[in-house]
Amino acid sequence: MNKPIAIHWFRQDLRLSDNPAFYEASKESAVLPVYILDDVNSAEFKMGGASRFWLNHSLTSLKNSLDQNLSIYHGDPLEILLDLLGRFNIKDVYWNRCYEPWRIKRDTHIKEELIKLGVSVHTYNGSLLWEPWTIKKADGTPYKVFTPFYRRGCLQSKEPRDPLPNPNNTDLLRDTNNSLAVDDLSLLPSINWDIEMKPYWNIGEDGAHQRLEEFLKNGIENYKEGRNEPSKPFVSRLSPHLHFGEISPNQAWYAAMHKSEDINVDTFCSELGWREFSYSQLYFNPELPKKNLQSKFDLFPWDKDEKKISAWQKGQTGIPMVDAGMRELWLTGSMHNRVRMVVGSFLVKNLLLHWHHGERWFWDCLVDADLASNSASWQWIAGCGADAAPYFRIFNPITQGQRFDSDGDYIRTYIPELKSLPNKYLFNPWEAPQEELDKANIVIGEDYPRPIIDLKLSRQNALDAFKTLKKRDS
DNA sequence: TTTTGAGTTGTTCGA
DNA sequence: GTCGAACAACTCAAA
Repeated sequence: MNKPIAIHWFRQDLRLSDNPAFYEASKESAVLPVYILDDVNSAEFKMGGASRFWLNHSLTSLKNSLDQNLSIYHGDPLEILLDLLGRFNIKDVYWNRCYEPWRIKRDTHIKEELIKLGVSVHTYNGSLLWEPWTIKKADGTPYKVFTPFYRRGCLQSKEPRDPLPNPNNTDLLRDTNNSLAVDDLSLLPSINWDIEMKPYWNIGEDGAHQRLEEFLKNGIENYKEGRNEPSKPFVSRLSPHLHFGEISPNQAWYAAMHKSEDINVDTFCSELGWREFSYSQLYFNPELPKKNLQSKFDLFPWDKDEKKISAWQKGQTGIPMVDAGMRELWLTGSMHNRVRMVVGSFLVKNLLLHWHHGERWFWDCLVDADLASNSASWQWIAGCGADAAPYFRIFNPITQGQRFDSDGDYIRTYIPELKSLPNKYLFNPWEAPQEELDKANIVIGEDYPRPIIDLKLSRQNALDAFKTLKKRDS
């Protein structure tokens, strides 16, 4: 056997810059970069369709950055790593830590097994500003409210790591025998819906940095207010890049901080703080994706109407603001944050369907599907999570549209059949006078659905149901 | 231990 | 049209 080799196991850190584990591994004489698609241990949190599409392109990009020196596998990571140990003279294995419960369990086991075999395992923080176990209250328990978590917990503890440069003089190796090609992972869908999704994104490390640059140039100056308007370019759209680790939160954090110091930058950084808060919730509550954080919600009388679920998923509820959001999701793999709240509130509080239906659909459709953020956010909107919206906070999709999409651009983009309708009726077409519908060439119930539910009535039903809940609990 | 102030994102109603 | 109160209490965090 030849000289010692270090493995860098790429996971949710598909980048070269500010990659602590890869940076350290590269100080060794030679590095074997590895990616393993693990559908074995992920169980019910197997990566969804939109995420796989993203991963396909992100891996391709990473592999190019590594001059094709990325060895790719599909299967159980422990078996694959053990096989590599048998074929290469490996003394060290490096990775950046992941925080989903199933990954913590898996990685802990792998680390133990590798150490038994005399391999040194080196792990780093590559994807969070503050790791969950470092942010706790004075009494040692985790925070349950965002503001103190962020202000006291995060901002008053150690500053996040300054971003690291790319490693230089890297001597890279490849497994020429057993490595798969990216295509062999079959990550792209058999029906080619991804072709329509692709133009919305610039996937990979370079694309992530271009997105950040563009946001810092044209978005962040208006972030605090503008981020609420779904047709405007004032959100960062960094979430999928962050999820796959094409860019680190540290890079985004410091790039924003260095640009200026104002309320918009503070607001953006606190959104990164929400990402941290979600990870904290998941870390300290491993059941977060399944179990109501507030158990009194276990008794809630959810509806189970499959037709309603399906109408919501397809963007056929007859409520334009909701349908526009659901169609944006289906078409682009993402949805503006403001609209996520609107469709979430509608699912849970108007349709009275369990938040799991929303969580599962988002998991499959979002390119930024992230176990921590997705679970925590659904619990938040449903009212059963930490620091959650009070039950009477029920979004009115008409009002939300009028406030945040006042020119109707967002709705017209995703619901073209309504595009000739004047703004006055764009958010509530079923209330438009016949004359206006005729002029816009729309027949409600044919060209666009009649609302599947009465907003006023369903709101009242939800309020009543939540009141029952309170009584039962006390 | 007790107390106090506060808690991402809303809507409706009535003055 | 604007504005404050009601919606309901509860839990959290820290002094």
